[in-house]
Amino acid sequence: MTRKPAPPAGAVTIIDVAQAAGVAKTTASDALRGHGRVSPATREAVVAAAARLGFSINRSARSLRTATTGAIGLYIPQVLAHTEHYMSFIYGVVNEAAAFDYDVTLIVASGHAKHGYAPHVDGIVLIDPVAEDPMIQRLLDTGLPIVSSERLLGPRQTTGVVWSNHAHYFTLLLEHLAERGARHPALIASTTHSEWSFAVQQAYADWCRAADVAPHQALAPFAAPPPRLQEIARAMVTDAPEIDAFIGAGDGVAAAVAQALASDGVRIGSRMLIASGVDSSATLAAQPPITAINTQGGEGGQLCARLLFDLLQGRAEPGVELELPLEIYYRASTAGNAGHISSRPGRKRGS
Amino acid sequence: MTRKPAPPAGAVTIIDVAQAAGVAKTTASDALRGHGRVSPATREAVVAAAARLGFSINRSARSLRTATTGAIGLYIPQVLAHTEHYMSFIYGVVNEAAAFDYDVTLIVASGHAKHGYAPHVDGIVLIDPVAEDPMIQRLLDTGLPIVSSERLLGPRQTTGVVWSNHAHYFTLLLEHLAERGARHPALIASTTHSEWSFAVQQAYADWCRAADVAPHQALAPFAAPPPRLQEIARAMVTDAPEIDAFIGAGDGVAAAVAQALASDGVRIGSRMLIASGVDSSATLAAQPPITAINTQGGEGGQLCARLLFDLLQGRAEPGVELELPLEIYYRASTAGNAGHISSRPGRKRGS
DNA sequence: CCTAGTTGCCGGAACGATCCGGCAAAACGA
DNA sequence: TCGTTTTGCCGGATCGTTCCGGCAACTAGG
Repeated sequence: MTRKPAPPAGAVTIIDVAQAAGVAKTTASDALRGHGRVSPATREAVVAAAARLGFSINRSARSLRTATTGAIGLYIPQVLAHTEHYMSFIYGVVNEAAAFDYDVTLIVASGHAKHGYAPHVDGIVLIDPVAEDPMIQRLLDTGLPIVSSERLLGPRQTTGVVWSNHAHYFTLLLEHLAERGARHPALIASTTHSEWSFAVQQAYADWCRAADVAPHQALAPFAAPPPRLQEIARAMVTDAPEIDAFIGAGDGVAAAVAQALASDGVRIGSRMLIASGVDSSATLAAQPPITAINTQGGEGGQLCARLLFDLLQGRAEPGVELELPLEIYYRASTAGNAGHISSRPGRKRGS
Repeated sequence: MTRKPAPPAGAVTIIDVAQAAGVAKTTASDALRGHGRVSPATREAVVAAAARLGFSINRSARSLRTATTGAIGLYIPQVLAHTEHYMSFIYGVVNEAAAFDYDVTLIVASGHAKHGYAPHVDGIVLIDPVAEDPMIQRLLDTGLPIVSSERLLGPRQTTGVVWSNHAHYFTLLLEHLAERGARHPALIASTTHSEWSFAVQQAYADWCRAADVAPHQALAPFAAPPPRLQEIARAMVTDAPEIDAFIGAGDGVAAAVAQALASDGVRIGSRMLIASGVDSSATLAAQPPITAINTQGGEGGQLCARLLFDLLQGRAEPGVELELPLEIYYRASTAGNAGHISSRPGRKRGS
């Protein structure tokens, strides 16, 4: 005992536990993690001793020996961060990881710019990955198992995918608008190169062609400031006065547009229908409340984490894809001329 | 070499580097971390060899030897999570940690319910801690260095504190409202037992007493759904028709209230002034845009992380407190009858 | 030239958990 | 009863890094 880097108060090791239980350290280890052959009586004694001494395992030592880290990484492009969907997603991931006794380490693009960067994790969850993002390329280069929420566009693939059929739900939304009297629905989509963004635009284009109406589409950056979005919407209705409905794809778009048009004297919900591709408190706060797709952030995060652990622990094969079903909340912003919809009616599930 | 848990392809150790550079492992270690006595020529050779071999350190081994983890924890009560302030805060923490080559591990209340819970980190950042939160008590019990954004109320203290003078900025906001013609400003505050919440209510009470006006205050849970907030606001104006201004303390409160009153025909910005204690995209999206305090989430997170590293590395003493200055964005929602304020004027800094 | 101090580098012992292989004792089969 | 297997437990090596102590070689002072 020449030196101790830090003589920590609560430094009870597995050897202490073993001694307290009157067994060897190997037996204590086996008993605690249920690995070797240990009699029930001995196991019980070890567990009791561990509890009594307040033993908590030294993860660094375990990591070193087992060549694992006990953590998974979570990468969130900064541009996406300011929306409720992603906050919920994060909670889904962290809660699920906690159930597996894993930590979650946040990975951001900044710093770590070195070429051979590899985060100190066993696997990674990606949120809505954009193929061009250099950080994502770097993460793929690590060779770690990676699960992404939405597919990664381009030649390279992630180990696992959790995806939703956004085209389907947008089509449902468009049909709903048509049913409520909208003849010329417009779309404000996002410029991001993600599967979600493309699926939305494709669904809109397909629907317009099938319905034989001229598309009115504008693009805005995902995190565009509300005034910019409002400017775009106003320009669109000036340019094409026949527009009688808006779908805002990204978070906050529909709410911002609704506010602008309402303050211009347009009657939202009758003369002009509004729907959002992403639900959030903004769609609920709007007057009237805005019909929206619930993108199930928390469930998505949980599912991604679960899939990653399945991959790490051999319960799933690389290449697996899971579908996450969504919901549409129909609200007064798409009531139409026909009738009235209460503030938050029973949900109608898509698919 | 009996077995390797995982025979990883890129497993280049510091011994490989040392051999490549023709020195002993000790010298290689010293050279890379600049610790011992190494001649410049040798250091250079080692660094070159490390780069050539693509050496990246095994953090588990380092952690084991040095009794550190290379990570800090970040605790965010789930109820707070759905606001932009906290997302920015997270980025601030993670970016700053990356600059110190530290990881950030998210800590959530779920799971880990065991008594002797201790996260695998060197220190912890708390966001707006609530004294009653049992998780916070548990974290305090770990004995790890803890920095909190806003003071922790109650007998126990954190190792370091980053705080803002919210009372000051709310007073400025109230004075601004008065200046613009408001005689009976109402406050919708938050029920959370945080320093921020109390400071806000205290500042309002003090100002009302000094100005000799009757206070009109309501409380709502921090994450109250917008319809509930709107209901509260409508009840307040029905009850006290003299109210001519609202301050919504929490994120989204002011925007929700503004929407409700506007749709009731109240002219926001002249007949009724609106201000928010927290800036977000919702205050910008509102028509008219809403005057708000910028709570500097990103800067707060960065400052907390920096202070934590200062404490960890002995550059700061326990008990230190840092003040984070805020800003007020004056917007059209508080233009008043007198004149007109453009959508986003030059900022006016408080104190 | 001799001693004391400095510089540059190295061997080896930790850190705490895991797990391979071994070895008694107990259980089993005939 | 005597081999053979199974059970229960253990010693010791190992993961990759850090850092203490030591040891030559060199420098400086007198």
